[in-house]
Amino acid sequence: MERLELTEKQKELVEAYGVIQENMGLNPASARVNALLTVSNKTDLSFDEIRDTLGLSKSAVSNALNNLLSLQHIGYKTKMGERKRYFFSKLGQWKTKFRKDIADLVNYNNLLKEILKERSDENPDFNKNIEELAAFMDYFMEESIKIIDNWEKK
Amino acid sequence: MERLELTEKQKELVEAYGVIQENMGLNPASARVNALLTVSNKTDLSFDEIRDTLGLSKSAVSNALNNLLSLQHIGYKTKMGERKRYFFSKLGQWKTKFRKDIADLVNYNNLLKEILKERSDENPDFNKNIEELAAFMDYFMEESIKIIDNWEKK
DNA sequence: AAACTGGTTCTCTATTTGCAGAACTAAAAA
DNA sequence: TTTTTAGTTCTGCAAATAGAGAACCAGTTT
Repeated sequence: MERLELTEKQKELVEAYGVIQENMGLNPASARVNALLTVSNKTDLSFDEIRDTLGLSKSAVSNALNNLLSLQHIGYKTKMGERKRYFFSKLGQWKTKFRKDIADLVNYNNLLKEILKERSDENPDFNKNIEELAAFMDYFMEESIKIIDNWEKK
Repeated sequence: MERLELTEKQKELVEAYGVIQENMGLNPASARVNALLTVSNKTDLSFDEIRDTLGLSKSAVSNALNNLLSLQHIGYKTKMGERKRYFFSKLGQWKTKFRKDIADLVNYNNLLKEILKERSDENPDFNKNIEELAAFMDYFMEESIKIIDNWEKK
């Protein structure tokens, strides 16, 4: 047993943060693993610490970790002379992720513009709404990049 | 049969926009209904037009419409002397939704701040990352509101 | 060589989701 | 009063998801 000591409050926070991440598209196990790596005072946790603390099976932990690794939500480090991996939250990389999320809006916006191109002029008001939304999204993406640029050089 | 005439291109757009909306959390049927209401030249569609055009069952359409109504993604209007409802996309209300989405970030941010409060000072760098993210989110929310305020009065 | 470590992968179930089709309902029309 | 309209709700099934538990596997240690 390598279960971590968590206060009641911390356990609640793992659950609450877990639920939020479930709503953001993670499966329950991945959501809780990610939450644990954010809440725990120890930032670098071994497979068995995660397993024992969350009471999950090996397969659940293995799949959750690989899932989170592929999503780049977590990473791992090794320690000299040890085979074990120590997993950690990549919360610190939020700036990179933020930029990527903004950039991904381009796809949605492009589709919107394509839809607009295919629409007849039967409903000009609706068309104007799409047009304005697309234009706003371009504006918003630009401004968002400025916001984070501005934040970073400061 | 009340199937709408859609060009091949429009059918593709319904599918493509549908997929995007699935990725944003809608179930397949809701995603396609919402997509149809965005792509179709006719903006106000009856239950049976939706059903026949998308080839879905009554229950699927009924559930999808009620789901989209409760999410406020669509609305409906009636016509004098007709019992039928005509459903339409509320794409035009994106400004309102944008503000709400920004406001909802408060919850995520509050949880982050709570997590931070419970953390020991064992890993000051990680704590700093959370702190910076929380501070940035406050900043970002403020600036986003400014962006849309600015866009609206213009 | 045998046992242990740090996982991964496979098998099997339980749960959830998504939707068809049929039965149902309330209001309106015939 | 019966029928039609415009849906809603129920029943049931198929497919997808989630995760337990056991088997497995490649290094490591004994």
